Amino acid sequence: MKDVAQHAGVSISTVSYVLNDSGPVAAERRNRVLDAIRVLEYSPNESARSLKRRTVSTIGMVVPELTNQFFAMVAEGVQKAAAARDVLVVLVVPDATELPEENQAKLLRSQRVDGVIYLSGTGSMPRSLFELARSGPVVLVDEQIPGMELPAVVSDSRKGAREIAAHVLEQGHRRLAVIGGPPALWTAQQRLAGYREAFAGAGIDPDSVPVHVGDYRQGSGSANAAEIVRMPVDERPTALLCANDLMAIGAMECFKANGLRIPEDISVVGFDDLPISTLLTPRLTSVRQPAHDMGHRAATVLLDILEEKEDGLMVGHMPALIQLRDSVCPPQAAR
Amino acid sequence: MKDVAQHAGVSISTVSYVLNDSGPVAAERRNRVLDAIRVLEYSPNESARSLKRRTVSTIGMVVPELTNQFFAMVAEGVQKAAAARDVLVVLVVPDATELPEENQAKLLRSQRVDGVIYLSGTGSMPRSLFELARSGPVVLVDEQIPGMELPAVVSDSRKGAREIAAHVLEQGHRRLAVIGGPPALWTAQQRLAGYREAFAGAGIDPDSVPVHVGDYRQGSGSANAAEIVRMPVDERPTALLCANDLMAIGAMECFKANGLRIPEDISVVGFDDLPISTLLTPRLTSVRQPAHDMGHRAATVLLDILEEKEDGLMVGHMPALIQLRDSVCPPQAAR
DNA sequence: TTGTAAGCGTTATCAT
DNA sequence: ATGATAACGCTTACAA
Repeated sequence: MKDVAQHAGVSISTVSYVLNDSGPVAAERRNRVLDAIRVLEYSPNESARSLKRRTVSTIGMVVPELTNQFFAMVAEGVQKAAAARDVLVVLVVPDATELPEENQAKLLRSQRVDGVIYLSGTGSMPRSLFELARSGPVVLVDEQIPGMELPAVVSDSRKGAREIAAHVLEQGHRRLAVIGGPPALWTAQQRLAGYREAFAGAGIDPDSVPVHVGDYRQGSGSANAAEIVRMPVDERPTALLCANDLMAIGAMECFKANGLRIPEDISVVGFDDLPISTLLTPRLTSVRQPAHDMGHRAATVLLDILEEKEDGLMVGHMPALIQLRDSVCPPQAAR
Repeated sequence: MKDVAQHAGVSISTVSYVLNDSGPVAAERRNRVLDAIRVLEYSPNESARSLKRRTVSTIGMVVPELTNQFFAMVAEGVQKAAAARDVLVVLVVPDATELPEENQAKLLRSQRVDGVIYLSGTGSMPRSLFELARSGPVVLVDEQIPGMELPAVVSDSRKGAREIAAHVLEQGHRRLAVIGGPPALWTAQQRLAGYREAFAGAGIDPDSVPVHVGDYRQGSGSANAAEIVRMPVDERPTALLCANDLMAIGAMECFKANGLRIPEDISVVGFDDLPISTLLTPRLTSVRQPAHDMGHRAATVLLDILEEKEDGLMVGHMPALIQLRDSVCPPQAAR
């Protein structure tokens, strides 16, 4: 920067002024500076800037795993929104096999990131989230923690769940089962609540529908489906509601492996509408969450909070849209 | 830090010494400092550190898109390796609709990252890469640029391609076609070369096999497959080699939509072995690249270069393993 | 409109 | 073994 000033024959602060146009500077001198910058290929040292400004123009994004396309889509949305505002996104994938994620809080405290986008996804206890939120702004995606009022961007899971369940019921199914997500997760609760509303609306006692508890992973879909396969045909549900696509995929695999036809023998629906769900045979009926937009929105909210444009106490709602495909059909007469 | 020094009754430099154990300090005073740190929940300001040290303990990772699971897996590997060495990973997803990615070079020059992991993936001209490499260390993943000797971590695509083609030929196929990747990409060239070696080895003139040019995306798989579908049955290939899974998936969709059975009417193989490939019907025969390990390795190489443990002029090779599944069978007699 | 100078929180050199 | 103190590269009063 000193070099630039020298090269342009101005003082160092003038350079700073043109860089941030934070001060008045004569057009002619401004150009001289701009030239010098170009010639010297000068680029400000961001560490020094950060030190002075006390902010790093960087946010953290914690996701349970990137190979889950839902998270990948959210991540892309976050990165897009951040990039548009010249903010960097650092990827944090908490190592399950590791100690407290109090690490992330330290990350925040050490000023390496100004704030955090948090996708709890598969698990993670509010405990550590509390630590995190104490150290700086946090916005949640597709999650809400009852006790603490954290800004969040969520989709209307409950409504989506209600609608997809209603769709299944409309096909005439009466013997159902659900594979739910981790009971501690808000989304899992919402989806279950949505299903139950639909059951009640169709005159079915919600408590009469068995709920298998899953963990949102494919393996738990298969495992729970295996139990269903073992049931006598005339007790076996004719339709299975899975709280996410991954579990639905696991369940479908298990059913196929055991000779059950989908949807003839058992209809299956998921939730999330992962891109891969349309590649399955049959294509999975699911509920689409606008993952990319949710990420985009969350980043925007976080950045607004950081710029104090927002007070940070709201939750953004986005639609969750049912996608009709061919993994559902009316129940067939027993064979 | 001043507070910590005060609280511990020592000088500020003593605190620094214990923080980095960069100087001698009496056991008893060290403990006093450690205590103070705990009590005050002190965490060093990394911007100040970076300013002084002239490095930021952060690397950039540019990937074309995260929704491609191959990239997602690499990314996870990178992040793991970096985290193990207390290094942050910033995610860069070049916006295709945007100007030059000279931006990334600026990122490096502005000292917001110490180095970059680069996955060219779908495209990107060496031109800009050159800019990048001029500004700091860059390591490539699953790519090599002939002109410039950049460190890289690649898998043995050529061998993998040769083997999967050989497998197809062993089934008795003689009328083949391939859908290749972007001709400018090294991986695309390698895979094609591998196929051709196998053809030659089986007594087939490599030049007699039609090569459709794709772009590694699903859409180009379908589009090229559509051409194949239009051919008269007795000229139509009985097996199709796709240079990656995404295109294979596109092709399969197209074939199915047009009533061709896989593999009876046409065998299909891919490359990458994405997790989803095992969910397709039929399950796709493919070549697995150790994506996670490649990412891990690449990050390790980059960090070693940054610590000057490596001279940065080598390429790491990893195996590419063929995964036999059911999208291939011997050619059927014409119907 | 422009320049001078005082920090920002660390690290590291040099006396002590 | 410990403590002043001068950078590191930038921003921003404040003075000119």
